Amino acid sequence: MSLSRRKASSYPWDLILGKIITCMAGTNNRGALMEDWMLPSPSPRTQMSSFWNEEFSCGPFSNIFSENCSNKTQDGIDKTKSSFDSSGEETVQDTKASVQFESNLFDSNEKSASYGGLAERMAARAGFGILKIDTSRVSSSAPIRSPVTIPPGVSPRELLESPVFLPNAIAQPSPTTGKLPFLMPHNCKYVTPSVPKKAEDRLHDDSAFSFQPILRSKPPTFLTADKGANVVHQNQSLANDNQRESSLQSNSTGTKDITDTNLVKPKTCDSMLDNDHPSPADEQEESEENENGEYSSAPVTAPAEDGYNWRKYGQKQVKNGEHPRSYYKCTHPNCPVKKKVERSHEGHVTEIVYKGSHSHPLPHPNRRPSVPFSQFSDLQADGPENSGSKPGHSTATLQGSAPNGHVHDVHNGVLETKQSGSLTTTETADTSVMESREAVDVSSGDKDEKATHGAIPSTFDGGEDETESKRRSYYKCTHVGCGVRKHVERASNDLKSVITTYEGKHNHEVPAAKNSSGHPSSSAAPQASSLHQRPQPAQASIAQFGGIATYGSVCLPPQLSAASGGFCFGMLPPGMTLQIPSPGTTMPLHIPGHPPAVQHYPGLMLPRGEMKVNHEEQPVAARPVSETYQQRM
DNA sequence: AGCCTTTGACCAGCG
DNA sequence: TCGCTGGTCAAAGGC
Repeated sequence: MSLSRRKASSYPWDLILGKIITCMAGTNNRGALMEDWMLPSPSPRTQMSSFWNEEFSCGPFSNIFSENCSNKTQDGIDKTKSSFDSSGEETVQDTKASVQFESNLFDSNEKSASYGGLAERMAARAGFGILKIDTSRVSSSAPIRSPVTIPPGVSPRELLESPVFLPNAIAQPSPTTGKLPFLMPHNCKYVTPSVPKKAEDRLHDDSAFSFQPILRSKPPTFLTADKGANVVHQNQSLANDNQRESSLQSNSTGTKDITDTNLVKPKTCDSMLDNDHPSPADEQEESEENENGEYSSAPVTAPAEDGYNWRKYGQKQVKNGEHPRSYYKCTHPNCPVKKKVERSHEGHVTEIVYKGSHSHPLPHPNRRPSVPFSQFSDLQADGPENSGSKPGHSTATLQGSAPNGHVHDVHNGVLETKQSGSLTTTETADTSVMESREAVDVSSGDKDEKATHGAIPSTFDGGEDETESKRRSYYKCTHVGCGVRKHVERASNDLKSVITTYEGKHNHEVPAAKNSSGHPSSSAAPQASSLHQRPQPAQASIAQFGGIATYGSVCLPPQLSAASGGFCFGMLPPGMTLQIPSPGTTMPLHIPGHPPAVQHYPGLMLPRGEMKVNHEEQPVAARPVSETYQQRM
């Protein structure tokens, strides 16, 4: 695959921070702080630079912080592409203190092609080059602990603006969403929503969490419809998605039939958002897997998986509807958002439709709706735009287990997608929720029929494929041995419309869950049996921290963070596995091409207890990592 | 006590 | 106008 993966075994986290910081320093005069921060460890730059050039001197972050930095976007992109071209299969795994990469078996050509296209597009959109990381020089023996690298094509900004964070993008401005400036007065929060203590303990015991690489998924086909959208936030979130796409690996355009469409489980990717998701997340949504590996109807989780608090206010068996439909309202005061969820008798979510946009930031994971909104209101300093307050209309539909081939209908601003054995999501207008949960990406592509099978993986990793009118992203659940794939397709010209399709069934339980706090839903599926294996703590995906499949969040060290106003950033790129030797481990980051002075920093703070892996419970609690970033202005 | 789900009834839109 | 349907309300009860 990518060069970056060649030596993942032990390279320092040299990536992003350097660049980010550089920009920050340039704009904010925080260079000194950074230096304090810097570790004596070998410069990551050296290690990385071989492949990656210095072209990223001003990356996405610079854009974020200021316009001062010029971008060398195109160059970066080109190089990124080239790197991909040369990529091959690789599997790198470092058991401790290192990022793990699993080999992607994607066709390099396809990847490069699609990837490059995306990268370029993204770069154009974002105005920055794609970050490249060269890990080849990093030796496994390097004394660096907990190194993290960013795969080629992934820029810090992408990381921050990961679709996973879409909800935030809408609701709460934060570095991760790209909505907010990176400066945050208060430290970002890492707390994942409702993570059970067990999980936490386990995590601690393991002292590590990881991002697992994702295999390339087969290219399913979707139909997308666009709908006018109303909210600016939506656009942002979409943009984020687009950026994220660059990091994704593209896949071939071939069609594929999928036979294992048994379950449609939206997992939360909020488990994933990215639903998902994620959800999400994504909203990745709403169904959860119980220990058996079966998804419980998890009604409990469904509403909450997107990170927002929902209240069910009705249920109805719609005519001609295979499944009962439940109606949920966002419990946040004055929030107009509603969603409809259809679940199969087995508790699988077959369709989710979101309507409206949240007028508030993503609630704190640990808080109940009753918590004064004021706490969050400040986050929306800029008003509606930042907060996504405008209650525009948006709808997202997540469908699964449709009997036959896909049928996509767009009407009344609602796009519906149906695919047999698949779960799809459709969004129009503001759909922060869905996106967040599902870590939705834009997808494009042909409308050839490609069967999909549904399940909503907690973590996905993927690639992209883009066509003129549509962009499609492919994700694969990062859980070891799990074959669930997710495809996200979005019309290029209308990013507000998103269709997410899940293929396959998770063979594992949902990474994180929030069940504990929630009320058990009546429709909850039976507890799982032993069929599914629990993820190993060490292998726990970041997705498990909040339903984010492929990204992980990182934060600057407290010192720097505080100095920068609580700047917290970072999402691990897709396909990466991060292992944390111990909570609170500092990981140097390096961004190739960054000025030596700011080349690497002690890096990421992975606070103990902040990032948790929950293998025990349902993902209800699972929320996008972004959720953990609360900004306090 | 608060919040949520459940569930039957009610309301509104549409043909 | 009526009936159908989807969506919402609100009381009751559970956690």
